[in-house]
Amino acid sequence: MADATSRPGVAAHEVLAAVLQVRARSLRAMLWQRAREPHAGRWSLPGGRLGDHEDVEASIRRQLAEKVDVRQLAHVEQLAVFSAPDRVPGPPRVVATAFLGLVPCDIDPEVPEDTRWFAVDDLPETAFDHGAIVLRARNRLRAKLSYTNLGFALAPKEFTISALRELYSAALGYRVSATNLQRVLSRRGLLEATGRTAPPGPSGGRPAALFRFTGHGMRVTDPFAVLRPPRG
Amino acid sequence: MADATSRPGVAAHEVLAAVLQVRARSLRAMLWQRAREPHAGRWSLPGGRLGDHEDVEASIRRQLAEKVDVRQLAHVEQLAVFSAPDRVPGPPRVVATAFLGLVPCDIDPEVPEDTRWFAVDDLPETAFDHGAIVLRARNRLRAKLSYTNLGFALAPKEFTISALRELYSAALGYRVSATNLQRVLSRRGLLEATGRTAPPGPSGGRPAALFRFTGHGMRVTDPFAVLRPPRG
DNA sequence: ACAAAAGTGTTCCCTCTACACCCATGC
DNA sequence: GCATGGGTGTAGAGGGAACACTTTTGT
Repeated sequence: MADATSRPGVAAHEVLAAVLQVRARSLRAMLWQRAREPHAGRWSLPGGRLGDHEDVEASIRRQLAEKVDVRQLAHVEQLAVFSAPDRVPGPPRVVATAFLGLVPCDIDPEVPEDTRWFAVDDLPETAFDHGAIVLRARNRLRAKLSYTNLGFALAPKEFTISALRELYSAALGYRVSATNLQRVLSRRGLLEATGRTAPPGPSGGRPAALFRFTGHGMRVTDPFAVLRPPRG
Repeated sequence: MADATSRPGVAAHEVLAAVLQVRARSLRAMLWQRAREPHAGRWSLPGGRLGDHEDVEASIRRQLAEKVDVRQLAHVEQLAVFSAPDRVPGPPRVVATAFLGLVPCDIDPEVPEDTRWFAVDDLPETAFDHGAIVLRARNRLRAKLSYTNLGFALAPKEFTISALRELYSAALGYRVSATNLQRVLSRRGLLEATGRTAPPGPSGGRPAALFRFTGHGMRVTDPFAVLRPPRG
């Protein structure tokens, strides 16, 4: 056991990403199936070892580029460090920095043969602690949909309000009212009408107006519910 | 450069904590002065190398025990990973998991000779990226004071509303109204009257009632401002 | 009586929800 | 005309901010 990593304070460092996307009315995560032991056959998150000359965010973006075109990643943010000593059989011991990644619902990335999308609420048997990481990612997304403009990262460039409603409902896990969704996002200045409309379906109905998000970086739109600073 | 840590994906891992406390109407962070190069003389965060048989949270609690009695730490939570390749001169390369730690304002921990408290808004020259970590900690605290019960971690066991007001004002950086603070926290069921009162000051005034927080783990009290699930 | 500090009552405002109603299209 | 889906108007509830007012003490 004279492995270099057995020296105190030294560990292998990996980066992992729970990449989420809404498809077919459900929130899905990208997983690939391990070919080798340990945990052969189980499904795991994309990622890999941290490179010597990159920070963790650059690393996860680089490694995801092998699975998904980086331009398709609308948002990436750190989730947490997972560091239980036995989370991965060693040596070396492996510490992971986990990320949340979001992909708009209108793009269908070409993924490798061993990679598939699974509904977050119906995950297969996952490797190591990857199932817990996906749940953390889901919870973070749900929270931020409410007080930031993060919806832009799940939506296509242009969309109807009902399409956006489907999106939010799938991500949040409960029915969202189209009426109030439009009003809340409009009041916050996040939505912008394109002026164009989408054709109605075969059974008729008024054609839906197309909207887009006004900005594409994450912004906090509802900074504090209470204890606001005094006006003046 | 045949250092073991130069192998791809292997790095030294340290844990650091921005330990915050309100003292004398300002939010302060605990720093110690480096004796050795690099950055000798600069002020840095407590922490150290991750041990082989502990996760990052156990590690930071263990290492803080050398500076502060662990029982005095009312709250500890992960902030983020700091991993710029050159954040600390190497080799070995050092990746840090940063924490936020909170100490109630009524205890005055015995700290080592090289350790002092500094106002967060007036930090001395800090080592490495530790200044940025303290700012992240301050921002996290400010956000969570608004939508969680995290005030309990800054407050003494029992307190008057005006004392609590001072606390929140110092932590948030702006004047908070005692009237509304009491109402908000009471409505959320976070405050509990002890039935006892504090004696008035030398210039008179009505004696203040003493309160305590009803719980001591962090709870989210204002989960989402908008897009709530439908009732029913 | 007066000043000082604590606590309460009241009003206003803003935001989100719910639901009824109107609009534009296909058949 | 009528069904279908899109969009708006409006009333209601809730929570927080602001501020006046009352309560309780010391001098």
